[in-house]
Amino acid sequence: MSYTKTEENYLKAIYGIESKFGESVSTNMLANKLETKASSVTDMVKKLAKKELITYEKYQGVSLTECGKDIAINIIRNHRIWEVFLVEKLKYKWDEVHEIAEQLEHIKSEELVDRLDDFLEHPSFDPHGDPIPDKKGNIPTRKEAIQLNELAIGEEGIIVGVKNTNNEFLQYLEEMNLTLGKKIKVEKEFDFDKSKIIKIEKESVTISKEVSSNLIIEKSQ
Amino acid sequence: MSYTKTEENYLKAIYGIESKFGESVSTNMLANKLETKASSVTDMVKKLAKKELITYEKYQGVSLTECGKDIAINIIRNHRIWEVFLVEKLKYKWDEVHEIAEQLEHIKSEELVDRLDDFLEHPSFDPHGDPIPDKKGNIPTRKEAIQLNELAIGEEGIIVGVKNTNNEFLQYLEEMNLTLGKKIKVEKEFDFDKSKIIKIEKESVTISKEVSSNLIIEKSQ
DNA sequence: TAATATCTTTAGACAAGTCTAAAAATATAT
DNA sequence: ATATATTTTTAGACTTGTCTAAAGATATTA
Repeated sequence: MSYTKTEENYLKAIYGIESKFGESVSTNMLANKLETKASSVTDMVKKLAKKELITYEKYQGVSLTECGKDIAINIIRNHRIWEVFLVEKLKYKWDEVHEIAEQLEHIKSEELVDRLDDFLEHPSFDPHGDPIPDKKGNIPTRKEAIQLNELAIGEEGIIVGVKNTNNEFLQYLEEMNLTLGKKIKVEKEFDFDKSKIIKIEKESVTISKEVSSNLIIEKSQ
Repeated sequence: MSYTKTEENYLKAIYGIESKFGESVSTNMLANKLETKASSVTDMVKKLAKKELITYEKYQGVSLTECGKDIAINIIRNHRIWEVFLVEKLKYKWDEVHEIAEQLEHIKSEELVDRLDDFLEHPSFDPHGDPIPDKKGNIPTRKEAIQLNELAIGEEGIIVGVKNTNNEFLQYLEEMNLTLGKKIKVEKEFDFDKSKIIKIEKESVTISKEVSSNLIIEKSQ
């Protein structure tokens, strides 16, 4: 069975909202995420429910069935593997690859992404630090990955991911040199606005609470 | 300006027929090539004419404008570069890549294929031996590429392409070991059906006129 | 050149996905 | 608990690309 790009995007969006806010995704949330109208969502949601990819009760929102979840995870797998390819092989910056991967993730071929995965030597995390599900849908975890704002003064860690993949945010990080794999140390914290001074490659920079709560850190030791 | 997958496929099909049979492509020929109905073709052809990608007069067939031709060539460029990637990097066989490349060729990104082209070190020919247009639409030529059936008895050459990219044909070639880059020599020809005996890697095989007229050979010396 | 065959276009319909506007259900506030 | 606001659904319409069936051109053949 094969699904349309649109169906796949709905499933992916539902999966994303579910894993952020728990089950039962509302029509409006979906409309928001997919940049469409609530009425369109209602239509599509009925269609997906008929195909048993989601459960749907009028006015009660939707949630993925096992089958729907498998499909969503697979699309995410495709997306992230393509992102690795674009960054590692085609030398894109990590903040340039999202839109292209949005297209590539829908290419219909059982084999293609598996071969790409071989070619890339089975990466576990994408260039944003997000985990890449394996073929069976298992999602790798990281030991002790926490948000930067949970790091106490004096503690160190390595940037391994970002929570917010918004383009402007990624460009800000690029600008500030806060890129994946960099080692950082918390030097000071200002109570009044929760901003922090951190050390990165011998330089000290100040970042807002907004920023520190969106950076994922792998704590050193 | 960006075009739909369907529009791009029509342009590509028109280009393909034009370069095989000359200008003025008939509705039926297009319907045939695109595996659709003549009435659908008429509809789409009107749309493309309105966008000035083709010229169209009722009952007189169509032909590409300069602009339409540029787009068609660009799609072909995309297709062939992706094929090189699939074969060289992902280790597909040359007869397995067509359908996937049909999808990949429509990915919308100015930059993507150029970067891929860099990554692949600017190949001039795809795995089927077809020339890859450059970014400006220039199509590389080969010196002395001829059809195998134009080769006289005793002459030698290297297989550099196929005219017919039909899947069954490609699989037949694979089976017979008549793959790209192989050196062959014409040993004998049977007048009554124009079949030939050729030598390839110390083996002698018989091929029909059908086959020898669809193999492109680069003549030795 | 008249009759027939083939090709092409038109007219009207359909499916997918979207939209607006209005109605129905649910949630919130006084 | 009633009024108000918000969310969700329905109804009907639009677009893209397709189709069938029938009508209109063009080509072929006698």
